[in-house]
Order: sequence, then structure tokens, then C-alpha cells
Amino acid sequence: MSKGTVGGGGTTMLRRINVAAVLDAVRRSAPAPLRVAELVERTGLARPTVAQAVDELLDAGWLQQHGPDSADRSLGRPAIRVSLRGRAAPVLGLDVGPHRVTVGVSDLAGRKLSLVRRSGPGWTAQELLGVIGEVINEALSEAEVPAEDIAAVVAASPGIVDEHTGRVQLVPSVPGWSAIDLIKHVRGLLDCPVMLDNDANLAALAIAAARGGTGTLLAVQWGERLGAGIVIDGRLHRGTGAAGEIGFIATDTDDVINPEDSRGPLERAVGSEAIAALGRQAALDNPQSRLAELGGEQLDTADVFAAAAERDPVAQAVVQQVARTFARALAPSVLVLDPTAVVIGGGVARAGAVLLDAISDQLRLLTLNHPKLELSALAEDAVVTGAMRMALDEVWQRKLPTPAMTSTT
Amino acid sequence: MSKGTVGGGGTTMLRRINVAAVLDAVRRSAPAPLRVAELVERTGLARPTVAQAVDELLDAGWLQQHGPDSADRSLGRPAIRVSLRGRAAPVLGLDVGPHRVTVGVSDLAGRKLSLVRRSGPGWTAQELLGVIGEVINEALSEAEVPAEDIAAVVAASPGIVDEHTGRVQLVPSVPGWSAIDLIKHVRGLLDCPVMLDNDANLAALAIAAARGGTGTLLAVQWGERLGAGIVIDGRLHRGTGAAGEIGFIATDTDDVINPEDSRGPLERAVGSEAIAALGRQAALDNPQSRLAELGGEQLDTADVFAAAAERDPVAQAVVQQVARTFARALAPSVLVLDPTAVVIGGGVARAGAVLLDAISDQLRLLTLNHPKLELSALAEDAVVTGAMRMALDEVWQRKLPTPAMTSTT
DNA sequence: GTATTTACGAACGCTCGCTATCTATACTGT
DNA sequence: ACAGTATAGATAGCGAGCGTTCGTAAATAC
Repeated sequence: MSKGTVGGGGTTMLRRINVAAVLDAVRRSAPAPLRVAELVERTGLARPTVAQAVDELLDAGWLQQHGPDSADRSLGRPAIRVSLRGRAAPVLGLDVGPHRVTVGVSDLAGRKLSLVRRSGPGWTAQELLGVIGEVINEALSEAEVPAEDIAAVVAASPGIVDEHTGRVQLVPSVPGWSAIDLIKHVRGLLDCPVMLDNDANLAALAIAAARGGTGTLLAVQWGERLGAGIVIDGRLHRGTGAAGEIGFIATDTDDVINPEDSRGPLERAVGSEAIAALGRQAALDNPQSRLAELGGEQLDTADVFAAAAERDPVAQAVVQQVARTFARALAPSVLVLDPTAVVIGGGVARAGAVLLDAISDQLRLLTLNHPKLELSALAEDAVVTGAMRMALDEVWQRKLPTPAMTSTT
Repeated sequence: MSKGTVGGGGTTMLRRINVAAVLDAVRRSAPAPLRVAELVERTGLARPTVAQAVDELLDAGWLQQHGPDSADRSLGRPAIRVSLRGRAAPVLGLDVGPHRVTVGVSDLAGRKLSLVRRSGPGWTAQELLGVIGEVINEALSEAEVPAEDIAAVVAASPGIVDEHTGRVQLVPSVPGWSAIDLIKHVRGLLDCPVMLDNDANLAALAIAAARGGTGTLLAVQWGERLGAGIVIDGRLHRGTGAAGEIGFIATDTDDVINPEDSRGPLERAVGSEAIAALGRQAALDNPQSRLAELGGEQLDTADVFAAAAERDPVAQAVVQQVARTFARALAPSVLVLDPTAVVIGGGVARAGAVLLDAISDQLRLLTLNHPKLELSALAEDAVVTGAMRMALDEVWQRKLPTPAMTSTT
């Protein structure tokens, strides 16, 4: 069973290919319904072939039939239109953090059917499993999807995830927490494939999908921790399994990778915790600054960026330092990967243009091709969205037998 | 004509698919000839289908028939065996440097038919075109392949290459030299697709193929200049077009990217020129060292590594410094890419274990997953080999309609 | 109310691959 | 030396699928 053999087969396989071609054409234009004539044009197949495939897909529940469009007042007999029946195989995305559980349900076309968040002040591992179950049920009932319809689940986990076993290294967030228990638990609730992946990877997938899917994307998740996901032409790059761990990049002053400490040098230098600490120090050194006014004793990361946005020179110096450290750490990877865009998400992304411009200025000096530098538009929902996206990809890959075909005319 | 449509079609396409499946099966086992029964087993097709496909491929010249194997003394009627007829579509690879032109001809199965090198003490652009023509003809006649049989050509060029237009930026090597002229010239000699790519990319492709094709490879070309190619699961990663330009990574003491200077900070710091300079300085500072003895006035890069291999502490210090600078520059990319292996080729690779071990020690401190660190086994032929490889990929991609197919059983 | 336009539906012919059968060839054992 | 056997190649019939062509249904325009 050497994988990767070029498939061959009889006419039944041909039928499967053509049905898949029709389904794929419908998917591409989702959510707009299509007339059969349009499908004929797009697939290059004959009308009877398409009609037969459509019948079959209608029976199987993958497509749904629409009445004639009342807005489309054209001549002749009105065409029957079909569109993807999203409910045929809805998927579920799961984002579990120590203080927040988010569950999203999406239909086949990628429409969000429901999105339920629940926050709490630190659960134990056991409680967390219970909460997850509740939130899943809530999301399902809000989406009006029975549990047994769910076709795939993807869960997000911090740390480094082994793609196949689902084993996780470096997870500090919840004591006693195990992703394997999570998978088992979810498998008990929903009878379908359950996969697990790194949260930064999933966020990257969501952002890449939102940007159109082509090119190389480096999606940075910047909060207390620092990670990145790499998406190349719509596909996640995993490397050996730990790709994108930018938090462990050495800085000019710190290059210690300690197995005891789950955080790396760059995280220690520019994580949200570190930014707040730099801000506090700067406020102490300059008590009359706007920064000190804004923050007081409990000075926060947000305060630093707020003061910098108000052109406080003390805060701006802090931002400048953070941006410089970050840009110098990231520049080598930008040179090597040469991405189309670098997108920054996570808590620190709320800093906005102040930080982005500072990074952009530094990065411009250190790279050849300057990638677009953007903030993530998806904000905190990026991870769940990416989880749903990956679950969708899984479902589609199972359903469509041929991924692509090079024209040989 | 939106690209990427899932292909569908009639029975003639089915036939094409099955013929391609048979051809692919033969290719996979090349150069070993296969019996029809084996093809039946490997493709999963019925015997008449395979037989018909084999007939067709024999007529078209893609396969050649072998007599029964005299060594295989089994019962029953001896089977006729078929194998890839490499001469069906030979390809040509071209590596053009300022002082050396290398041309290789390969058959479809990847066997080298000929490899011709010619060195000269600096040609003008006009002379170079002439020399290229001569060397191509020499390689063709040595391989006994008529020029009109060549199915694809790939030429290697230093600098950053635009994949489609063939335009090149940053080429300092030969004054008045233009890769566009090269392509025109070759198109005039050989009537087939001519492509151009970065030499580091092509070397990476060759090394990846030699290693088996899966996983992520970072292949460094380390000579006077410094570049790298990235191959992910057998496919080249180009980014926007300038991926792998590690020569421009900033060092601790130098981060200037000057459009005037075609070399980047890391090249200036650890390029072979810089290593020699460091060695000369060290020799001056320590006149009684083995390094000073070996090198004298005209101390070379090779002398530094030779002295270090003989455990000269002065030379070892130089190597240590080079390794440290290199490892610190490369570590971020290793963290982000998380490659299966890092392979070092080019002139400096001749340094051998002395340098490799030093780099390995440094890299181990700065990364999470430690990739295999190796020297390129292909030495100076890596670029031509990669050029032939890419030309082969091009030919196969044109011939095989379906690249892969996910089994849906 | 008729003509026109557009789309759906059914019948026919073609190609292709699979199953089953028959023939060809060389080795083995008595 | 001859019959037996095992393996491979060649051929005929069957079924499945696609494409082409024709007829029919349903809406709009005059």
C-alpha cells in the first residue's frame, strides 16, 4: 500500500470523479445557487451528465434545490437552481484556553451557524471537561444541528502538537490538563473524526482563508505567549511539528532555551507580560509622563500603547524598543520564508497602528522583499474560525476524490 | 478559465488516467523493468486494461520492451518486461557561472547520460554565450541525444529569479550578462520549454531528491556568496520569489542592507572571502601558529579549515567564531521552518566535520527540534543535478494528468 | 392567443474497462 | 522423450458511463 499511487479504475470511478467535479463547482460558488446550465459551463461536462450528478447529490443530501429566482426575470422556462446544503455535514471547532472555552459550528459552505464563548476564572482539568461539554451542546442547539450530524471536529491547543497521535508537549496552562483526555471526551460526545492542532496554526489557517488562500502567510499570535503559523498556498506548514515557534528566537541579550521554562527568549522580551513590565519601569523612571498618569500602579500593556498613541515620548520609546526587538528577531525568518504577508493577531495586536508602524520601519531596514504587514481582522475568534476551517478541509478532502488536475490540452 | 477546476470528462479521459497510472507505476520502479502482472498488482487495474495501456505506451515510445530475464528462472511462460525508455524525453540542465559552464543531460528515469564541464578565466557575456552553445553540443553528442529530442531545459542563475518572466535581479557576476539573452539563446538551439531558476533553489531540489523527497529541507549554499533553497515535501518554496536569501540576514555587528552592495551582512561576515580575511588577521596576530605556517601571505579559506582540523587553537577560534555567527543567524529560521534537515553545500562545505560540529553545537543551544545537520554529498554538481531534476519534474507534470488521488475506500 | 425563448427529460450510439475463456510457452518429472 | 503443469498473453462478451440529438414543458413578449 505505497501511498501516492495514481488512481485508476473503471467507469464507476469516472462517475465519482464527475460527481465530485459538479460538487466542487457548486462549492466554489457558494453560497450563490447555480443553474444546471452554469454547471455545464463550469465543469465542461455534458448536460445529462451534470443532471444525473445533481440528482445523485440531491438524493444524498449534499445539494438542495431552490425555486426559480423571482428577481431573475429572464425569458424562457425558469431554471431550477441548486446550492450547497450546508447542513449535510456541519463541522465543529473548539478553542480551549485556561480561562475561556469557545465553540463554533459551521456549515459546509463555511457559514458560521453558531459561536458560543464562555469565560471563567480558572477551571480545574475536570471542571474544564464538563464546561466543554456544556458549551458544545449549547453551540449545537443554537445552530439547530443534532450532535450526530457533525462530520468533523478540530480542537485547538496551545503547545506543540504531534499531528497524528495528538500528543502535546509544553502545555503549562492548566495543571493536570491533557489534550488526549480532551480528544477522548469529545469522541465520546460526537461520533466523528476529532483532530487536534496548535492554536497558532489554526489562527493562521483562518487568516489565510480570509485573505484568499494563495501565497505565503506568516501569522503571528502575540499575547502573553508568542507563536506563529505558516500557511503556504492554503496549506499549513508544520515542519517536524514545531514550525512557527518564534517565541524561542534568541534576542540580542537573551538566548537561553530552558526546558524548565515553557517560554522562550523572545516571549520573555516582548510578550505582553514583558511589555507591561517595561512600561512600569519607564513610568517609575518618568513619574510625570502621560504613561505614568494613565497606568498608575496597575499599569497594563494596553496603557503603554494608549500612551504611545497619545504621543507620549516615554511610552513611544518603550514601543520602539519592543518593535525593534521583535523586528530583529523576525527579520531572518522573513528573509528565508519571503512571505506575501505578515499578519499579527492576539492580544498585543489591539495596540494597532502604533506598534505596526514601528515594526514596519524596522523590518524595512532588515529585509529584501518587504511583506505586507497587517493586523488580524478576526481578532480573538481567529482560532475557532481556523479550527472550523480545518475541519471543513478534512471533510472536503474526504469527499472529493481528485484534488486537482493539470490540463493536458 | 479559473484554474484549479476539478477535471471531469468522458471515457477517453478515463483511458488517459489509466495509461498515466501505468506509466507512473513504471516510473516509480525505474530503472527496474516490470512484468505486466506486477503492473496489474500495483495499479489495481485489470490485465487487459494494463496490456492495452502498455501497447499504447510502447507505440508512443515511452516504454521499451525487454526480453525475458535469463536470470529469472521461474516456472511457466516467461513474461515480457517493460521499462521506461529514457530516451523518449531527455532533459538538459545548465549551470552558468562566470568562470565555469556545466551542462548535464539526463534521461526520463533520472539517469545521467552525460555531464560536461568547462572552466575558463572569465569570459565576456558574448563569449559566454558561445561557450554555452559549444558545451551543450558536446554534452548532447556525448549522450548520443539529438538536439530535437530534448523535452525541457532548466538553467541555473545566481541572483533572484522571477519564476515566470525569467527576469533576474542582483546579478553581479558577469558585466553585461543577461539571463534573458541566455534563455533566448538556448531557445534558439533547442526547441523546447526553457526555464530559469536560482542556483541555490536547484541545488536544494537535487539534495532533496537524493534524500528521498519528504520532509522539509533547508539547503545552504555556502561559498563566496551565501544562499539557501527550501524544499517542502519535494516542492520548492519560493515565497514571493526571494525565499532563502540567508546572506542578507543581519549579524550582531552588521545589519546594513545596501542596494549598491549585492552582498548582505551575513555574506560579508562568513562568506569564504570573509573567512579567509579572518584567517589572515589571526595569522598576523599569531605568527608562530600552524595557521600562519600553512597559509603564508596568500592564506586561503581552505587553510583555515586545514589548520583547525590539525587542532591549531588559533584556527579553531576562527572557525568557532564563523560557526557562531552562522548558527545565530540561522537559528531563527530553523525555529520557524522546523526543517527535517539542514544540508550545507558549496565551497565552504569542503571544510568538513570541523565546521559542521561547531555549527551543530551552537545550533543545539538555540533551537527546539534539532534538525539533522549534514554536508551535501553532491558537491559541485548539485546545481546541474537540480536543474535536470526540475526539468524532469516539468516533463512528468505535463505527461501525467492526475498528480495524486486520495483513496476514498 | 400565438410565437419565442429557455430549460428539462428521454432515447440512442459510442468508448472504455472488467470478467471469463482460450491459446501459447517453457520448465519439470517420470 | 513425452506428458503434465504453471504462468503469461490474446480474445470475446457484458456492463457502465458519457455525449449527442431530439422532443417536451414552462415562462415571457407581442
